[in-house]
Amino acid sequence: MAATEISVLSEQFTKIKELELMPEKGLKEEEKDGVCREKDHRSPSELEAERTSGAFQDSVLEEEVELVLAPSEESEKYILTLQTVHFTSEAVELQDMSLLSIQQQEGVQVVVQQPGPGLLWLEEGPRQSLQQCVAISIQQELYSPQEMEVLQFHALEENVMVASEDSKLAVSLAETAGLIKLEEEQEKNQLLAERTKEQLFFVETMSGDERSDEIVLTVSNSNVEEQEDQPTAGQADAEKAKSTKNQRKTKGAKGTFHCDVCMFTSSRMSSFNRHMKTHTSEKPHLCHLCLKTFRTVTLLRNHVNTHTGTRPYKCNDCNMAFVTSGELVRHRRYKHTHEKPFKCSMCKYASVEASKLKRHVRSHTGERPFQCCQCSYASRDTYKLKRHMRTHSGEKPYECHICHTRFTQSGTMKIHILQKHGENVPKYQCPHCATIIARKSDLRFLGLPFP
DNA sequence: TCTCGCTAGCGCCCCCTGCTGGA
DNA sequence: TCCAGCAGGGGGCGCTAGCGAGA
Repeated sequence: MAATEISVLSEQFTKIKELELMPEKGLKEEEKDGVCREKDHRSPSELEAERTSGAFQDSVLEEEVELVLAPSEESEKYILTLQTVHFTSEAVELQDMSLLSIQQQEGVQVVVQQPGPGLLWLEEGPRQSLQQCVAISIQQELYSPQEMEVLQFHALEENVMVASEDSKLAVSLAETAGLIKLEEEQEKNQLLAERTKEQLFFVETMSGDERSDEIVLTVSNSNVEEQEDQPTAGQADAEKAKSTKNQRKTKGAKGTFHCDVCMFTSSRMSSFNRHMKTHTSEKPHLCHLCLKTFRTVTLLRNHVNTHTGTRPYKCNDCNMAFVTSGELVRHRRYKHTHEKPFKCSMCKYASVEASKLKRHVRSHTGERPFQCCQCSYASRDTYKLKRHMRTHSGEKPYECHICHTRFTQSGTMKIHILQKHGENVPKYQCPHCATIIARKSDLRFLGLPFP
């Protein structure tokens, strides 16, 4: 469900048509080792450096935070006080669009009564030294995704225009009329007048799905750096790790670094230092689409790609594409090379994945590690247990689209559709009487042997 | 120092199948 | 006999974490 929400969020609230904003900005596609890769002009390190560099912050401050979204050769990076957030189901009620206060704790948290994705717009007011924010909560069921995109985009445009009158923030968006009225500026100030802490939000443009010509704005918060200055639980751990690093590591005679926390060894200091970070909760790289944090830029980039739908690794043998190279390799093994490196020692079974072999081996050993908390049933894998739990909850997630009968399993529903409604191509046919059946085992009902 | 490629692992969902029991 | 419930085995993909090696 969370993944679905994220998907909706990214699809409907964080994408802005690239052609409208950055027609000249595209992705270079490289082909190497039989793998197509799309690459941004800037490296992730450059992005990260730009995001966190003091020079960048200084320039923003000195130039009074100019927001420019129009296509421009200079506008490789757009600076915009925009942040997309998750709405949780508490407190402040929003009716379509309203103003709300922000609880600033490790990023931006917004609370609304009605769960669902929304768009929070944070405006940096240099003269007022306060934040102005506008939350847009559009009921998805009332609008199509396209309509919602237009709604939010127009609302954003109008908000930015209003804001720029007061705070000299210039935003140029598409020439379309706003559709949603804002609440009065006065109310906005009343709600947020007590907020005096200045914050900067950096927006990075990231290319979304190339087929849809979209970009995604990823917002960075200067508070990230501020937070680093203030010891948090994770920071404390990191500091502890740093302070105890010399105690934890021991260098062997052959220049090998040994981790005293685990069995890890490495001949390289850099690898060792990187490893030591795994013993802390330090995750300095924040995804501003879901507020999840990561240890490395690479992990963050991969994660953001899951929001944006960016899949740089394309299969040459089909039209599938993936976020990581590992996914592509695995896909190729499943679909094209049929390489199955993981072989069962007790039978001829072989698998593409180690986890599948592990699951398979349980059918030999009888191991059932996943115990139902409500009965004696135990499963060999997690999903089976989850499926089993439906027998306790009565959940029937699958609905026949014809008669609306609900089923606990998709397979049961498909058989129902075939047997009751005759849809889909029948799978089995009696070789003698040509009777159509849904399952091979149903042959026995015809008095015929089945394999 | 950073990034890429790779592996490992967990989770989710699906399909196909077989057995069972109630209508 | 029909049909839905339920479980077993397995395929395929989504995503994160960690590490070696090279730029």
